[in-house]
Amino acid sequence: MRYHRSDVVAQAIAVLDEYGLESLTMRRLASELGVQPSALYHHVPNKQSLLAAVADEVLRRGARQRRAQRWDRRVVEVCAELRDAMLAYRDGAEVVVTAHTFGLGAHEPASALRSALADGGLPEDLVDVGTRAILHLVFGHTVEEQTAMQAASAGAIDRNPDGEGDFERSLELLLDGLRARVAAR
Amino acid sequence: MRYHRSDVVAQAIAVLDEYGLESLTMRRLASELGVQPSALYHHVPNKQSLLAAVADEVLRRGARQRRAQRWDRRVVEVCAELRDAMLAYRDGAEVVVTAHTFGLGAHEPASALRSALADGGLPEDLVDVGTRAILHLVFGHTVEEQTAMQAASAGAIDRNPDGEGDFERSLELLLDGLRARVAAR
DNA sequence: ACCTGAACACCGTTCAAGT
DNA sequence: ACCTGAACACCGTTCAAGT
Repeated sequence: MRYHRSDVVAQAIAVLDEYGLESLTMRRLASELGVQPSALYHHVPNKQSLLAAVADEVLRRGARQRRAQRWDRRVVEVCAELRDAMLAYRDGAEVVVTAHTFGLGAHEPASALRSALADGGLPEDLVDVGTRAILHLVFGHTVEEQTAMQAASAGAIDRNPDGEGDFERSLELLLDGLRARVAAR
Repeated sequence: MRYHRSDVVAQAIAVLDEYGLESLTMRRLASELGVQPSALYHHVPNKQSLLAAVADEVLRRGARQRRAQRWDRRVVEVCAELRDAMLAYRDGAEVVVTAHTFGLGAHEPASALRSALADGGLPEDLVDVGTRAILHLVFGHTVEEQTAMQAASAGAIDRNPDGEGDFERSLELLLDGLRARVAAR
């Protein structure tokens, strides 16, 4: 029974998806692997960096080929991929957003969006502002959507009927603002 | 030494602001009040609802008179008030955003934005989409800004030089999209 | 009504010792 | 190199008992 870091991360995702983030404890993960809690610290320095690795792996597993040519279609494509990747696992959005907030992992979507906006010919400062605004929209929307979904399936009230439609429409609002500034360049 | 719920909430904000969210534990709060942890449960049903009350009180303390007449200026005014309210206490953004995400408290900004967008003459479904999008932008931006500030003052690297400017510019991007849809109504 | 004291069922992390 | 066993310093919450 010898494990590698990747085994620990994979088992962490399995625990996350089955029991949720609040149950993803170092002790729980250790017992799921048939090992003492202290053994985990040979593969991972602490819980925070384990969660960052989980966030990166969730995004890696959700990666798709990107086909769009036009910069604004490319933005929509990257955002849809990001949303789907986070929704694929229970509490996936929360984990990815938290890792991103603390600057640990989850960097790929930001650089993909940056290069899309740069290809669109936006000035550098607007690339920065736009990238962050788009990420805030996708992260905020997806966390809210996933929380509502999970609350609904736990028997609570459902206030969020159309996740995908709302997502696309709010993204279009922001893209309108960005397109107007490309035209005026 | 008899306390009311409002004393507990006020002391919770004091602990939050001085030591941060990770130190705001029921046990810490109790000892700060000179009381046993179990005593808190006479004033508050659990920690989650205490944090919701903290979020509401943070927003109440940051409330300002709103003067703007034009709907889009009103949106900017409400968003600036919301951002300032959250920035006024350590980890304030995190607390307010978490309460909002779980639908516990922090409802006032959403309804203020809703009525501003409705006054602008936007169709009902766009009022919904727009309100959520604006909130995601403000919340996402402010959490990131506050995290960066606190990381910087703790000695880490600073990547977020212009919080307020970025905030206003990304909000303007979204408002462009909304204004275009008012014009086309 | 409000609080104490004690308990229950947990956490993340460290570290000497084993193989 | 990888893991065990035991410990340290904590958590949120419940509940009988006191005033």
